[in-house]
Amino acid sequence: MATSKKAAPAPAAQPVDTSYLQTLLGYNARRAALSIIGVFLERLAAYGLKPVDFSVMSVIHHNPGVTSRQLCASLAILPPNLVGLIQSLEARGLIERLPHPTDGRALGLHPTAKGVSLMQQAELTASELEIDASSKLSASQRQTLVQLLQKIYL
Amino acid sequence: MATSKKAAPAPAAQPVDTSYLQTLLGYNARRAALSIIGVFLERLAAYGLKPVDFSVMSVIHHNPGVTSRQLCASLAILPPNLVGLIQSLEARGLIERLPHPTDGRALGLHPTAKGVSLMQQAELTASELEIDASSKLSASQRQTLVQLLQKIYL
DNA sequence: TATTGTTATACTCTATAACTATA
DNA sequence: TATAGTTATAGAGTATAACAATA
Repeated sequence: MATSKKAAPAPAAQPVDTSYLQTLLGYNARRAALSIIGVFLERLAAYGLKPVDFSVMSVIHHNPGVTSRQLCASLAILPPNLVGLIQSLEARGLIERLPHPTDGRALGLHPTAKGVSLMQQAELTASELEIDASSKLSASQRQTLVQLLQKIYL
Repeated sequence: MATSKKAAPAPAAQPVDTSYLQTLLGYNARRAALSIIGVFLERLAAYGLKPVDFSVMSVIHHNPGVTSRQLCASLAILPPNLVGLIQSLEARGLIERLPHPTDGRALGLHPTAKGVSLMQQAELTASELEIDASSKLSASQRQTLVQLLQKIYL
């Protein structure tokens, strides 16, 4: 039921011209990001971390005592949307909230030993996964790509 | 009230270290995409087009008679989520659905004269906007970036 | 039996307004 | 008065299941 006719590889049947969209940086950046995120979701599911959870934990991991407000500013997350994430991470015993040394309104976010241990593994997994998700790129191409992307949003 | 102390530029107050995240391709691609999309939303609002609407219209514009199924496959949109978009574009008089020449189940999507006219302008605006949104990049850097991104998702 | 287009629906993500307590 | 954290809630985006018409 798929061995006669001409010789179409497998799915095919979509000779749609997307050449204009492919000239757009925004289109390409979004498609590439979604492609990598797809692999990320698979491999990091073992840690119970989605991309946002991972980003939040990573910043806390490398910035013990950081406040929610700082997290929001550095990751472009709106404060109301961070609340649930923080509560979830705290409930899992990955972080703890301690009084801020100088600002009585704020709370410092600290990784627990369990959180540090998890993130050490998770970050290794993430770094590996990215190479697999961009296997058509050489190491230097990957480095160039990162530098060019940062020129856009930083 | 901001002229004493040391000499902090303006907002500051966020010495958060995100150097690890900045090594990740997925993180950088997502941040860059969101940055460009932000500008896109501003400039294309005049046409009543959001990024998805624009992509759909662009594919129809360059592929008159394309089917919904082909659109979904080429833009990674799920069929149920395309229905509303198509209906909206048709209601605005930008496209029309005609019987498919060979497949009685399908409908061919065609741009109206109004749709063609709109997209000619919209695509010019989009191409200009992308240059502004990546003004720190040279033309050749922009070209390199597009090529590298396509190696990830294509 | 498989596929196109569709409906209904649920889940997630993102955004805005407003409150409290501290500064 | 302004800011950190929070609550409630609305809106947009994304996901699966299932159906009618046609292949």
